[in-house]
Amino acid sequence: MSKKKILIADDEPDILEILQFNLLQEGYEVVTAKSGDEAIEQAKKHNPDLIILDIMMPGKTGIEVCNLLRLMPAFKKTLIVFLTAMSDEVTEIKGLETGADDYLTKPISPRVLLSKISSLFRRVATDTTGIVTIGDISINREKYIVSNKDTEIILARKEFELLALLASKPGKVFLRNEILSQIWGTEVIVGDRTIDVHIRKIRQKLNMDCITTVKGVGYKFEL
Amino acid sequence: MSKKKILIADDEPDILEILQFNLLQEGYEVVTAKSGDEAIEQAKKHNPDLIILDIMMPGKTGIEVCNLLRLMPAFKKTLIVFLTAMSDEVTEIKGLETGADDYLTKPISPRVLLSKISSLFRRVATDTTGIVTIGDISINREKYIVSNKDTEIILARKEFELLALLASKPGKVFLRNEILSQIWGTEVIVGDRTIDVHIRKIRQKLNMDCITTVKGVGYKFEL
DNA sequence: ATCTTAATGCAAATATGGTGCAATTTCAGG
DNA sequence: CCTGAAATTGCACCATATTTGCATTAAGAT
Repeated sequence: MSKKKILIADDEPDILEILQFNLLQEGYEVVTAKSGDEAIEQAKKHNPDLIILDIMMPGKTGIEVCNLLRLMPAFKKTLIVFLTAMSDEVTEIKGLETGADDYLTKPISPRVLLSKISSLFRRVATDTTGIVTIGDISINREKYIVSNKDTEIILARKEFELLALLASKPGKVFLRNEILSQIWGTEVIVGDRTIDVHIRKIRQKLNMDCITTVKGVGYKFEL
Repeated sequence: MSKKKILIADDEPDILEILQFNLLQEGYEVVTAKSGDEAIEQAKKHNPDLIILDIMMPGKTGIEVCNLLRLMPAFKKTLIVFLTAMSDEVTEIKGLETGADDYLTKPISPRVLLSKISSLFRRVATDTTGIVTIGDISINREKYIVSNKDTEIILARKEFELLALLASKPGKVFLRNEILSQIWGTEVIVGDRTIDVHIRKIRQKLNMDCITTVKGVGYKFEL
């Protein structure tokens, strides 16, 4: 399994740095944000596996950020952990009701942090659903359903497979050859135009430009 | 199938309230108890499908309650989940040995709670009963009977097995291969048309369109 | 500016599942 | 061991969804 990506949002640079240091050392990939708005932005951009949100932040509070994120299908199952200076019961409860998975109180012990995180990952590790979510789009391999913000989109087989392939590695550019061999296999011979046409249909149906053309190279799925 | 009834026993009103709130929201029926003795009383009275027991309670501990309940035939198969503040290995093991089906550690993430609960229900739904219900349709594996809103429908064996397979994972698309190997086995060779014909007969007899064709992929059972 | 590569609209080719009918198998009851 | 109805399987044909290709136009790169 690949590296887990963690987004940390806190307005105090010190905290950010300590957390980042510890997480990096443990082999996680880390993205940071210094405000609630930046956190949302970064979350959308990087699609992290876990989000650590400080509650007290300028602009949006961690709780608000959590609420907003939970409204998006892409973050329905993302792990969210709150960070709070208060060991206040009220805050804790409020946090859990908004759909956070755990909370941490400052000052943070790196060992507690790491152990909580790894236990959270262990907990979700059992979810072996064939569901991929990127931004507002979710692709369910098992149910053969693609949805964009709760709207179900019906894709034909090749279209679905093509989208699923591209979305399996967001950002990666798939060469036309790769696409052909992955979806059509090496046996069948189809022209290059065929790919274009399928891409077009997907774009049409999704009604978003999340598939970017890299001229002379191939296609990639983004944002 | 009717609403699942859940009994929660904890002496902390806050916890009780959070749990109740989340479970109600998810559509469960909830009964509460503030002590071990009350839990037993309520269990007898309401015969819940699942019991959540805090370990540390005045009077009888959750473990004691569990032991007592398990002695009664009525609660031999009832799901019991422990709730504990300690993430203590020993307690955890002790709990499972007394016949609990799972345990939860505080602080509780509503999502983890709900996912554990639904997975427990799923487990007993398939293992114990042999009866599957989806919407108005119920499938009884033991009796080989399918009914739609009290109307019994007679299906031939292959038809029954096919329907039961599809209904075992509503929404999941079963590939033709999967269907063939599950129902016909790998030995026998039957043409693809055979599946179609059976699907047709099921649709005919059920007189509902709950089996969707996913062209080029397979079939799925829905709604 | 020119040459290459991709998007688009249209249309043909193809694959796939539905349907009616019939052959074949299974199996209970005589 | 028969017999006949029910169940299972297969076939051929048809309708349609899907896939593919081809001009033509638009967009990018050198």
